Amino acid sequence: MDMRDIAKIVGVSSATVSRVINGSNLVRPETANRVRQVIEELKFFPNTNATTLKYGKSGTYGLIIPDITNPFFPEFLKQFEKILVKNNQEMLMATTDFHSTRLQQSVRRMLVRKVDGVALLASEIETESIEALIHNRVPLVTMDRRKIGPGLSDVTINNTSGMEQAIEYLKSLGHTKIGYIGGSSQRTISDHRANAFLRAMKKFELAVNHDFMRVGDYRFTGGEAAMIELIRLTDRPTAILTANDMTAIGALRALREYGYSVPGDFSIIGFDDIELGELIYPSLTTLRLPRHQFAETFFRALEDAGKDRNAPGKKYTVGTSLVIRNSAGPVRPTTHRRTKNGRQRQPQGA
Amino acid sequence: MDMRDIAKIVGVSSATVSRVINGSNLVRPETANRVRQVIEELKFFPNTNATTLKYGKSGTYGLIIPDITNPFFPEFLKQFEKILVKNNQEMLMATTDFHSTRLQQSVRRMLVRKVDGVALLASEIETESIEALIHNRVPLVTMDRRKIGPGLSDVTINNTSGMEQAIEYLKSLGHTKIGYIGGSSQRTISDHRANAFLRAMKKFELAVNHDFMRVGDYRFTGGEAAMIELIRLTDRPTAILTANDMTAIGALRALREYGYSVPGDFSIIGFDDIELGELIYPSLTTLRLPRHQFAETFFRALEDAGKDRNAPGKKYTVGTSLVIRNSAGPVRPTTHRRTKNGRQRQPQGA
DNA sequence: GTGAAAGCGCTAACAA
DNA sequence: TTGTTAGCGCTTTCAC
Repeated sequence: MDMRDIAKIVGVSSATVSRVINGSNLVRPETANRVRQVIEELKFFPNTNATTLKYGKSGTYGLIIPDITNPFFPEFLKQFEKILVKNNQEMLMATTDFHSTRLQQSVRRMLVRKVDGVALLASEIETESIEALIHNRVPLVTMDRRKIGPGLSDVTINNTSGMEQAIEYLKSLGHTKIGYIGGSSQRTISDHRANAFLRAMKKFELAVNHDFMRVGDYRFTGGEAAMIELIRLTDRPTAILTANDMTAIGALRALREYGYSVPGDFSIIGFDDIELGELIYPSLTTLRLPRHQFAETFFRALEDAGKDRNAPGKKYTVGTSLVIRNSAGPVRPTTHRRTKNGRQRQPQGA
Repeated sequence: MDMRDIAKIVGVSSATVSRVINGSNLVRPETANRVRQVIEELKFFPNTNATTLKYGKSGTYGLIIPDITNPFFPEFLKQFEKILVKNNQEMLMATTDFHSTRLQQSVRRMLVRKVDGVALLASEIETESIEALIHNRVPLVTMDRRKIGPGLSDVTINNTSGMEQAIEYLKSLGHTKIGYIGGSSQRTISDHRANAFLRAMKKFELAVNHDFMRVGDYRFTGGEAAMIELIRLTDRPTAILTANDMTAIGALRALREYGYSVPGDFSIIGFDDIELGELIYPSLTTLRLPRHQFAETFFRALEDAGKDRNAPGKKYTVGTSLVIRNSAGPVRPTTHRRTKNGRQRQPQGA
């Protein structure tokens, strides 16, 4: 079933059918109505692949994400899909599970389908994997990678604002020994966040103890493991910031397992503000990365890049802000059950 | 850049290039190598839209889900994508947010892209929405809708086995007053599950109190609200089964808010076995719907239906089983602080 | 207002 | 073993 079939039935040419479908005003209303009626009756849907072929652009944007299991990504996806559908674009999704081979596979899938651009929310990017995109002039927009170039834009996350709010907040609660659980040490997003942490600590004149800086994997299990390392220290932080909420939630579980209370014994602050943070107990104090705005920015970046494929890449920025819930609270002196060198020892019964 | 460009450079015809790309053995190895080399150098990727156009099938399956925010679906998606990629198929995903207009929109997206089949995991299906698929002979596979027909298959969930295990387990723990929080009352999946619950209750000779049967919305908030209704009853159940894990997690939160302990005061059993169930406290006793097998079954159903579009639809079945964690425990007589008619009143200090 | 026809990139039947 | 060519369904220019 194609436009010619419709045309034959109505007694017009396929060109007229095409015009009707595309809302051209060059068709006599009666003709248009007859065409529409037959289309309706036969439940005809035009084949967009033909259009894609003709114009070389598919009306599809690719979305590559590392881990669909982390609620941040479904929440992003939901917003992104909504924006695309509103703009008559299609979405081609791929996940990488943090594997670079999977990333390359995903890029290939995007390339053979001739997507009009790719939003890459994976952090572990080797240049090799994305070369093919750049080479084929497919606009690429990355997440907080902070490198731009021809056909390569970036949505930079301004961690600084949120991180400063978080540190200031913790300081106001009496915390001075503040730790950080990052993503993998190799990854740029993780580095940017860790650096923002270090800068904020400096700004508020707090000493950084590198023993308090640990590495997770952006997942629950990584946060749990890193928190256990921190618990085992003799000198421990009283507050911990994390690279994302799943890491924070893992840390919370480690603390629960070891019999510590939050925020009584330790304060935990996450990053992302996934919905789950509101549902767990204690609810998660976190740095919010506004999801809709984030998705919107990616879309805008893709559109901009698509308009002129020779334009240089651009840098876009979204901010972060502190959302106060119940996983951070005032420091409690009795937290330090064991201390190094006998300093800071607290009375047992107080 | 197309096959002719490659062909020109190598000094062969585009047919030869096509043969090399598709692994035909009718090409002299040296020729093939030269072709491959140029493809590599130029980072050429063939345009699958042309192939799609030529063959009328796109190598793409559609996946329609109601709510990407419910972790069950990302977990399914992950498995499904993996299977598709392994089989050189593409995935076109759409979410409906439980709106029938969004469903119709999604179906349209599938139709214009000429997908080879659609896996529909949405429960709120009006026949109108899917008519276009059936009419256009696009194989459709639904989730536990239990209707089949030409071009319409179903992956039925055998709730019975799991439900019976759950009731038997609760009975062995001393529970006799067992409640159920379903999805929407209008939806078939919800009905199938509720019916399985009723049948299991009967099988184990437990009386059903219809006051204990409530309706949620498959989401956290629905479970929370329904649980609050149950808490407010003067005669209350001691154990509650739910239509899915998110509902159960909402119920857990309601209980925590009202100061009840789980499983001390109430036992809760979920359905799905999402990863989150292991992470929360108390960890969730639930009925497992094996995700990989489920995704695999959908894929098989789509493949089967695609082989012969005139074949009648088939029914596929996946089972469920009880996963025991910590949200269900023995009945505690003192739970019943207030009772109706003075029956079952418990001593205060016991 | 409407129609005829070319061409998007690929593949397979057929020819050589 | 390789090349030629028609055609998948659509849009759009040009002709009428």
